[in-house]
Amino acid sequence: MTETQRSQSPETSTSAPAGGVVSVPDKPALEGLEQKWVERWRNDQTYAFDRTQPRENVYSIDTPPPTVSGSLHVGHVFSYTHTDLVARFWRMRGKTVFYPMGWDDNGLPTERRVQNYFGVRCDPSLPYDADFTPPEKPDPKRQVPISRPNFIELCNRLVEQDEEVFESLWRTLGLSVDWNQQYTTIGTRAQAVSQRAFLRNLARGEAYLQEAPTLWDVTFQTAVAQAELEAREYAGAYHRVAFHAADGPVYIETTRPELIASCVALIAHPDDQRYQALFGTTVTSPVFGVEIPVLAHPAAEPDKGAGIAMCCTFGDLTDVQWWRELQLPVRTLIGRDGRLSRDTPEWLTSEAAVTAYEELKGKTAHSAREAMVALLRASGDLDGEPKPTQRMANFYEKGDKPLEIVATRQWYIRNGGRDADLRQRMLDQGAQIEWVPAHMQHRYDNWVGGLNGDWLISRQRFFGIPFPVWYRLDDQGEPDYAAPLLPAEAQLPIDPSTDAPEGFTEEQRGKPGGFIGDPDVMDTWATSSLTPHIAGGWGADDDLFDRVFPMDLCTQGHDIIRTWLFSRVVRSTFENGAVPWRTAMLSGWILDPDRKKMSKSKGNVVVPTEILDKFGADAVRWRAAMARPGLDSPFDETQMKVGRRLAVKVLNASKFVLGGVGATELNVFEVSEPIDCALLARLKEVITKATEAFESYDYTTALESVEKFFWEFCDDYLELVKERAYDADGGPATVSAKATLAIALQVQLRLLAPFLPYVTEEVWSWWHSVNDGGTSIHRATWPTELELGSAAAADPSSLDAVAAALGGIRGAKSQAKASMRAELSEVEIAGPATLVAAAELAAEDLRRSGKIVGELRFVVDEAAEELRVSATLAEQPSEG
RNA sequence: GGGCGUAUAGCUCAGUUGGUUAGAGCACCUCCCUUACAAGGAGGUGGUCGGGGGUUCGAGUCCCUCUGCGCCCACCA
Repeated sequence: MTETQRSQSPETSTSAPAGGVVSVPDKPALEGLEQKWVERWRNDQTYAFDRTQPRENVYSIDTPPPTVSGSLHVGHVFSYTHTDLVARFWRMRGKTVFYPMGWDDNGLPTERRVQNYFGVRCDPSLPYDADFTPPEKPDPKRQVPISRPNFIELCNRLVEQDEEVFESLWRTLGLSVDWNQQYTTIGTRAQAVSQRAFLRNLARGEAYLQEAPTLWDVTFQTAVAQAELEAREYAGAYHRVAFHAADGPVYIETTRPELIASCVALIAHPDDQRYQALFGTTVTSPVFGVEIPVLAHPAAEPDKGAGIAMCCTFGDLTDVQWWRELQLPVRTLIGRDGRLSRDTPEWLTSEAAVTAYEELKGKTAHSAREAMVALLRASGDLDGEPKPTQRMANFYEKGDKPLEIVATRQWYIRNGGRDADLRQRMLDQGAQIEWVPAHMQHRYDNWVGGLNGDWLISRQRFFGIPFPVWYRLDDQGEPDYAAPLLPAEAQLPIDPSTDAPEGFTEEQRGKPGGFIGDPDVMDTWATSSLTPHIAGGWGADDDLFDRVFPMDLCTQGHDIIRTWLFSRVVRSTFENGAVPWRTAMLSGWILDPDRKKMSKSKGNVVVPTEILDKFGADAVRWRAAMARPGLDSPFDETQMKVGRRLAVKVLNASKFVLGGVGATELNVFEVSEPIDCALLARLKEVITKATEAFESYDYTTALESVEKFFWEFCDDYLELVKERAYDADGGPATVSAKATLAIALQVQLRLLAPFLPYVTEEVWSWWHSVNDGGTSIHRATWPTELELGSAAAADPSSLDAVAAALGGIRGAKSQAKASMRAELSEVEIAGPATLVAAAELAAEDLRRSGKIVGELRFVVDEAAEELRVSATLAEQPSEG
């Protein structure tokens, strides 16, 4: 089903077919609506993207692929709803919406889940076992080692299950995703796109291979990028340690004495008077007696520690800077497993040094530290006792041990971290994006301005996209990293661990004169940085890509500006010379009622399926829509009740208008009564406001204005005209009321449709038979001012005067503690002339809805500023 | 230490370019079992707009300053 043609002249035809069979249920309810409409939307392809449309008719969205190995929480539900609100608005505005859904199933989170779920671990040295079945009962303590292909099979099996669960939740929530447009970050398409983009980066010099000191997680044994760092407090102690100069000891302070054996220099600030005499001389290290130069460098801080630092390769990022800028040697001590080298380092030459190193050999950093302190004590080089301190250390965000720095060979993509011009270019790109809210651009600028290196994209892991690269082996079997062997783009995707490069056979793998495959995989961000390309069919379906890229909107949490958002800017700047989207809308966080971030460990996580079951999708969406972009919002269940009440009210009010009053004709020319015109005039204002708000991504203001109107429509207008609309005589005034009710309801349903897709669709179906026309409210046109016709040209403020008069009448009854049904024998409405005149226009409606059986007087009192109502209750018929 | 955001009723939030007695919803109180809706409806109580200073005829709104809270970045000698 396609519905590409829509009416372009709303004055002559509203988008709703009028006069169809109206069938209103006796007891409308929210229960069952999700199930019913999810199914219908699926079968009708209600949200299918129309790829025949030219770019200008397309609204395309890049939405974050959720990590399927994790669990969804309320924050996800809210922020995906925000995207959906905007998608639904633009769809009703006549765009064909490209709204795909991706699943991030690539990478470490999946590996960890597979390990726990199946009780296995990956051992790449093992051969594939076609008959492997995972253990019946996974034992986390004794994970079964399996081959990489077996491991990946299990990963694929598990993510498929997880993705079904996620899809079902998203459908229930009512996301208007085109489910034909799904992708995964580990799938074939993502592999081909990732590898192709990488090869192009490589060809243009934007990607490069380099052996360099790298932040390294010893638990996961992989390199880690700057964007994945997290600074955390870490307990340590200052150790005051003596190095030995010709004329006495030089004291340094260190929190990492275990690295003394890898010390390559002592460094102080060039202006530091205390160390002037030492610059250019050498000292010897304690315990090991290695001769070490004393050097000057401005990065040394005189007031930190002793003012003179021990530079090791590598203890921290400053060491890396010194090593690079002062051209110091590399003395690697800590290996990839986080332990000190099992071989005695060659620069430890003296017998005493070799003996001492025996105490440290193969130990973890922690144990080596204890051993080293003992050695320092024994040699008398430890001055005083270690002084405990809390310091900040870099951790991998998913890890629990401080990162080490290890020199390894890694792939990088330039991002401006080492190049001022490129950095400026990236900042300029950020300035081209429309940020919602605007201040989120600061986060971007801040991050890009603070980059201290290029983007490290290789990971020493398994479940990821392999680098499409092989290396030739020379006669000695040594790989030639300078001239990698690359596949043609047409061959992609490839796996260098199973595919052989052109001109070689599989038998030559690992043999001198043969080749090896690059063993690494790309980090998951290296793939998700290409989501617009993966979703848009870049390289495989360029016709599609040209219709959706650059995209209109990217939505995400502000916490991943530095990762997902920035990396996509880098990729599409290089590949397409463009920013990947026009607008970036950032969601805030959903906090628990105490304004604390929800987290599993605190046990304050709200499970999305529970609130969906309890309150219904419309109510949950209503609450999500109340959270503005970028603002954190504390979650409170009672707020959901308000949304639920709105949804129920839509059902009941619609039932009354359509069934009770029988107002179904949408003829604007029949609206004649002044108060009816005023209602449409007010509605026209609401349309304008909601439309403008939506256009600037302010869905909350759009909802508020529509919702406010709706309650006034129900509480005041409906009450006011109900008698007139019921009137069996059916004069022009009755016809006017019915037409106004029908038009106002029909417009309001469309205005509410993005927020409450279920109840609005349900009501729409009573009125406009979906079975006959195949018409969904979600493919109807967004209301325009034009369709209300000339009736809406009235002054809407008379509505306020009438509402005030009605309120006064109710107030009088309420204060008299009488029922709203009680009759009034005498009513006087007094106030300024304009308000009195406005109220008087609805005199008959006021009389009937207020049950005024006696006199109704309108009195002008220019001294008054507002309407005042005085009423006298009629004699109540005694109960009997 | 650098940057950003935020502070309005008990709670969650609106307050557009400074303009008359500061708004809404929730909660609370009172009343009404009304034929669309009692998981309703009507009415009402409630705020020296974080503190101080300034500009102005006039400041929740603009400027300065202080404070609280939150987030991002930096900080391993």
